[in-house]
Amino acid sequence: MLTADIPPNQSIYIKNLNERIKKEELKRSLYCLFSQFGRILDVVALKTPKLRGQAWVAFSDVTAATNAVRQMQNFPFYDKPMRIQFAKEKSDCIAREEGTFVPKDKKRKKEEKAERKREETQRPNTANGPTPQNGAPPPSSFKPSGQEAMPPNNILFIQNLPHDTTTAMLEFLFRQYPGFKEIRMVAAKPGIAFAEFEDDAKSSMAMQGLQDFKITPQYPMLISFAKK
DNA sequence: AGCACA
Repeated sequence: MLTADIPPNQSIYIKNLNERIKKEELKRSLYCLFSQFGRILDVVALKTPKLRGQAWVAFSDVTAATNAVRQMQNFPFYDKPMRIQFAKEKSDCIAREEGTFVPKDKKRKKEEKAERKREETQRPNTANGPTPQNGAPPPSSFKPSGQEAMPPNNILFIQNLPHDTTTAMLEFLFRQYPGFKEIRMVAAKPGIAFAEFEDDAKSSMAMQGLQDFKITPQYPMLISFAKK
């Protein structure tokens, strides 16, 4: 494989995507599927002849990107295994964050010294503290909780449910997705539930479809893969 | 297969 010789990057490059999926849906699904690894700054997908079937997901840190590359490698997505690598270049949205963004002049990206003077005032901001984002609206209050880096699983872990949520309500929501098997709730732990599917691919489709679904306005459900 | 920021 020659996919390993690209240095780590905050952004990942995904290819072998199903080209029949419309751009907006694709971006939405990628956003949902990959938010489990960390905060996503941007998802880029183009349908031009040269760029269809590919996408970029920009994370707020390289650890998230690294987990995504490893754990979602070959993951069946819309019936095709995703091929994931680190992106070769820094995403524009990240360059903008760092204040090093230079508008694309066809193929002129060799000069970064032109931005030298700006670095003094902009502070490149390494790994430190929550960087407030004004761009894509992240799922309300994203709770890291050590859950975001779970590898794919046929069982979903659902959090942030209203405490009076019933098994029947969740069955109603989740059984519209193919491969649904059952909902399990724990009486002693209100606000969480498990949804079991036939396999990882099926559970991931349900996760994408129902991520942030609000049973009541104050409670967007937070779905991740369950711990093994 | 294909690495951009419509």
